[in-house]
Amino acid sequence: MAVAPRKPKGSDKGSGTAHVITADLVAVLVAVTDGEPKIMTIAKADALPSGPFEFKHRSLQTGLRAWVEAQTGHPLGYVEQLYTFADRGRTGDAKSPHTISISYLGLTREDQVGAGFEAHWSGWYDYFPWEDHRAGAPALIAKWLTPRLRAWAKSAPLAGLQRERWQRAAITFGLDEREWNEELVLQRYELLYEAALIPEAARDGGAAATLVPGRAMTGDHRRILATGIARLRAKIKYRPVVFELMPTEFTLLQLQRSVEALAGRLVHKQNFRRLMEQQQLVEETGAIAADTVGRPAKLFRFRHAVLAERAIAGTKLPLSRT
Amino acid sequence: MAVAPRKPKGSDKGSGTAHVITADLVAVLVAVTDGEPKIMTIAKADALPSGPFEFKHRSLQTGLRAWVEAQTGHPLGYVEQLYTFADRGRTGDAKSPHTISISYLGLTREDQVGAGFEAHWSGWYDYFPWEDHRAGAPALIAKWLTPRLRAWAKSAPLAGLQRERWQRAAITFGLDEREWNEELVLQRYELLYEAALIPEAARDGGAAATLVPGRAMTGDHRRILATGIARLRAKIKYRPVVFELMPTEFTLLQLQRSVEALAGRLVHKQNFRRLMEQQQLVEETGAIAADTVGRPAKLFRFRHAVLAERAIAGTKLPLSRT
DNA sequence: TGGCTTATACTTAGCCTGAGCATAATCGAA
DNA sequence: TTCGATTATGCTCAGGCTAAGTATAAGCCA
Repeated sequence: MAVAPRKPKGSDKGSGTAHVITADLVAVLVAVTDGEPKIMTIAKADALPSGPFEFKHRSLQTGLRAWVEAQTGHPLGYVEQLYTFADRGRTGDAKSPHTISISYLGLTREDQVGAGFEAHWSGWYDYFPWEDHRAGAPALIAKWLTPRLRAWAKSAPLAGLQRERWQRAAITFGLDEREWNEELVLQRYELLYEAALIPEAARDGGAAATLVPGRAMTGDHRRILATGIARLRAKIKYRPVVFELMPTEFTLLQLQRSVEALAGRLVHKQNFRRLMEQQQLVEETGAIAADTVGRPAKLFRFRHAVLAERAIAGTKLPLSRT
Repeated sequence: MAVAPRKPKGSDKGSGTAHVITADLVAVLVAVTDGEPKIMTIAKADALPSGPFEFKHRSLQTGLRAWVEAQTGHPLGYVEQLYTFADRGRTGDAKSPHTISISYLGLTREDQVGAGFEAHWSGWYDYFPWEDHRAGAPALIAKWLTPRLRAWAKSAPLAGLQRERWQRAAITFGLDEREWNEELVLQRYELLYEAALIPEAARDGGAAATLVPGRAMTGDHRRILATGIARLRAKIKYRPVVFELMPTEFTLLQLQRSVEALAGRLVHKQNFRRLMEQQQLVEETGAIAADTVGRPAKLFRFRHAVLAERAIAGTKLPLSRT
């Protein structure tokens, strides 16, 4: 069965029809204000900005920018592609069976949403209350999630599967003395979906979901949001992207608070400053922050030069230099 | 201008038509044999396995698996999504202006390609000869690329732009005393495209490209391959994915050679072993490799348990444990 | 002035990493 | 049989980075 290079020439079992589909562009647009991570939402905070990829759009990003600006009045700055989703049965209403969602992560500063737009900045922990560990592990994990996850694990038919399920839960949620890993946002969401502990699972025809703290969204938007948060939490560790979320001038504490807001956990203050300085990511502006509580802090700005100077790449292999 | 949550209800400037498109699924299927990285190709090594996403496919991955098996007879093992491309003018022939390509990276072991399939395993450095630095920087970089990149930089209209271009070239290709960064595969490819040094640029209507060492591919397949190589080079550093490419039992040197093949650079032998052992990624099988040249080596196997034990995530921030 | 808050400097121990030295096995040719 | 080539494997050492903690400075306000 020799097959033509790219397109099946009407041959093959694939029907000769064009197999056309529609593509939705979805944006996870993030900002941090006063140490709280926010995402841009529409439809009464039930959905992410999104719209179909249309003929007039020159590229996917162009289309995305157009939709976000049309729906929120907010221009899009830094943008990167997240993931392309297409599973049927994960979109809530039985829409066109072949719509794929191409999602993007965008970073900006929070601006007031212009009048006439149905858009809001919503705190991202409203949708993922179990993800905020800045004040320690949230109580709802021990009180609410753990027993239900244990029940879910126990409900598996085989002992092996039971153990497997519990291990997965323990790893993703940091149970049984394990460490919390803030990057596993998507895995946690997917686990809750599988365990039918969130409304999306019930909606998609699974068992009835117990009502869980944390707001749901239209379609698979909360899954996309989880993907975005996970990506951002991973990325702040090896790329200077936080600065996209900061005003031009900021104190080191403000910067730290932003990182903590995204990571969902606290950072060692002194070491954080040392890191910023020795990596030369920031430089003093010479000015001093006013209206502060304690000792006034120096103001810093991002050293854009680093982007040109370095082509940073983490190495975890003993690569030889010779 | 209030906008409806997800779909513009026929309102808005977007036309009321359905904006249907077609989606191609493209696979970068990698194997390593005898220390050489290979990719599965079809069409006389000119294209990657690919085919349209069809109604009958339950998900994108399902569709991809179906196409790869149909075209190459090779089953797909480990798979992860790479990127979704849609730029017009980058696909060679002016195909349907709205085809998007959803690309995946797959890892397997090289099997003989079944008879009757137009599929081959091709060395990936045939397509990217400048990427193999295992025997030092390839001569073609100094002799061939550097002068042309310098010329390209010089050809910019403004002095500032000239400097910018050269800096980009120097960073991506490790010129001017800079270190070679093996992860910048895509950036290098895109730079060569922009500088019109590869056939794809000429084909897409740019200036006539000087013939460059390195084989081109159909459409934007070489770009997709570059994306795959880059992803894999990054990933082997923080996830134990190399093992997907290894036979069940292997010596540490074989493992090292595979890593080097992918990374395109050499690794410090003793440190590599130390890393493998202290991370407990492998365990001895008890057997000893036969038919070797020097002192016989112990055989190892991958410790699958690590996948369950750890939820590894690199940390480059001073996250507090308290 | 003392207490509160935040900023900033410095120290220390442990771990990881790059790099190199030394020794062990095995084979084949001199 | 010995030497040389080749690969395997063990070990050391210095430098750098990291987590964590101590100490001090500089404001505000009661």
